[in-house]
Order: sequence, then structure tokens, then C-alpha cells
Amino acid sequence: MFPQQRLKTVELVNLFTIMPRVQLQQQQCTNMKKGAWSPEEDQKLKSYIMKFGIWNWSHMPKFAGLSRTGKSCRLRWMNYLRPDVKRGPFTMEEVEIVIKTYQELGNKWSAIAGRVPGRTDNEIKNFFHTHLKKQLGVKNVASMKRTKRVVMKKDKDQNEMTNIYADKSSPNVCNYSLEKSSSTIITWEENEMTDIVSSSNIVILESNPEIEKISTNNVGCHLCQFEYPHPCTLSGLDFFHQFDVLWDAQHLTIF
DNA sequence: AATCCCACCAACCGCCACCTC
DNA sequence: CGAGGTGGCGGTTGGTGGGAT
Repeated sequence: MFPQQRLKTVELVNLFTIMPRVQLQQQQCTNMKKGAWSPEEDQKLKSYIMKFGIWNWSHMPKFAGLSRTGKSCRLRWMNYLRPDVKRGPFTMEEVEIVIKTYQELGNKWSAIAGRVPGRTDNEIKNFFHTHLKKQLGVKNVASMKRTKRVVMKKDKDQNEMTNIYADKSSPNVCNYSLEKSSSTIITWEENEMTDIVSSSNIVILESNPEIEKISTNNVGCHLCQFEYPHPCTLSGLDFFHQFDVLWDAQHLTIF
């Protein structure tokens, strides 16, 4: 047993006999925080990922001391905290790419984002709905059939989009400009200066500019000290990790 | 000054594909 | 092969701020 582990006998009994795992998870979800992220939460998530990497979104929040769902953490990281996320106004070039790709692929935001470096699917989606939709004269995007990730359906969707945009009477969208930016994200350099994590050899960030130089073998789990990739992600949860829901992540020691 | 309206965007939700067992 | 878990995706919502009345 780990010294940080605070499992009481009654809790173990509940785990095994009284409270099924699914029910535990449901109960956990009801206690999850929702809404806007605080700077403290951002810092916790960012620090944790920088130190231990991304090994399992569902279980990471507890270890990071966050009362958030894995989905929420993933979204926050992908759309906001990731150092390679580009903020601020879209450039003319980016707008052109978005429009061109949209006409080619339809509402496949992630695919479009893949062609616009630094922009997230959510950002592109918002940008499209708030700015380009009107300019492109799209009446009701929501009514369009949702594109599924099924190859067989791709052609149909693409044809649909082709019909919608057959008439290219779009205004000159390049005239569009954004005056403001709600960005509060810090750059990688700023991040390096301000982050509380001072570890020099335990870093894994998908777009860390230094990532090529870093071996993932240096990444470990702060609980079991397994090296990355974490065994929990490979063969299911081991004994200790099955009960991590009862651990107080705030008091866990980070080595 | 107060209220309303609207644009913007962060975040949530539901669905689904993929993976593992 | 089927069930369950996980992550990714797209649609939608709700909070916020700024401009108009």
C-alpha cells in the first residue's frame, strides 16, 4: 500500500460488495465541477500533463487534483492549454484554407483544423458559425446531415456540400478582420517561465518544441512509478488504480 | 443609468468509432 | 463475436461583454 493511500476498511467493503463500480462512477460524475475553468485548475492540469504526460484522460483528473471529467480535461487541454494552440485573429490565409477545405470536405471540423496549423476544430467551428456562415450564405448548417466517420457515407456528404456551395457568390471573406482576442493562453516560452513544474527530464507535451529531444521513457506514473506507457492504459487497471477514486489527489506526493 | 439585444466563444452533451479483453 | 471502456467529433448551449435603445 502507498503511504498516501487513505482507504478505510469500510470503503473497501463498499467497493467490493455494496457499491458497484458503475454506480461509483455515476456518483463521481455528480460531484464533478462544470463550467468555466479557473486559473488554478488550468495550472493543475497543465503541470500534471507536463510532468506525467497524457496516459488516460478518464483517470488523470483525480491524480491531477481536479474535480473534472476526463472529457472536460481533454477538451480544455486540446482547445486551450496546449502550447501549440494558436490564438488571436484568423489570418487571410487561414480563412482561405478554412473556406476551401469546408467546400471540399463539408463540416468536418477536425479535418479542416488539420490543415490550419495551431487552430483547433472547436475554434474553426466557432469561427465558421459566427463569421463565415453568414458571409458564405449558409442558411442552416445545423440541419445538414451530420457527417459520420464512416467512409461509405463520405461521398454522399461531399456531394451534399458541393451542391450547397455550387454558387460561389461569396463576398470577399478576406476583408474580414478580428479586432479583439480573448486569448489568455500563454506561449510556450511564458509557460516555461511561469510553470511550477521544474522538472527538467520529465516532460511530455504533444507539441513541445523540445519534444523530439525527449525520450518518453522518462515519463512515469507518480503513484506506481511505472514508466510510460503506463500499464493502466495497456492492460486495464491494476489493483491500486481500481480504487483511485477514493484517494485524495490533493495530498498525493509528486516525485 | 437601466435594459435589451446580439455576437462571440468556451464548454457541455450525445453519439460513434476504435480498441481491448 | 460481443461487451465495455475510451477518445474523438460535431452540434448545441449558456455565460459574458459590448453596443443600441
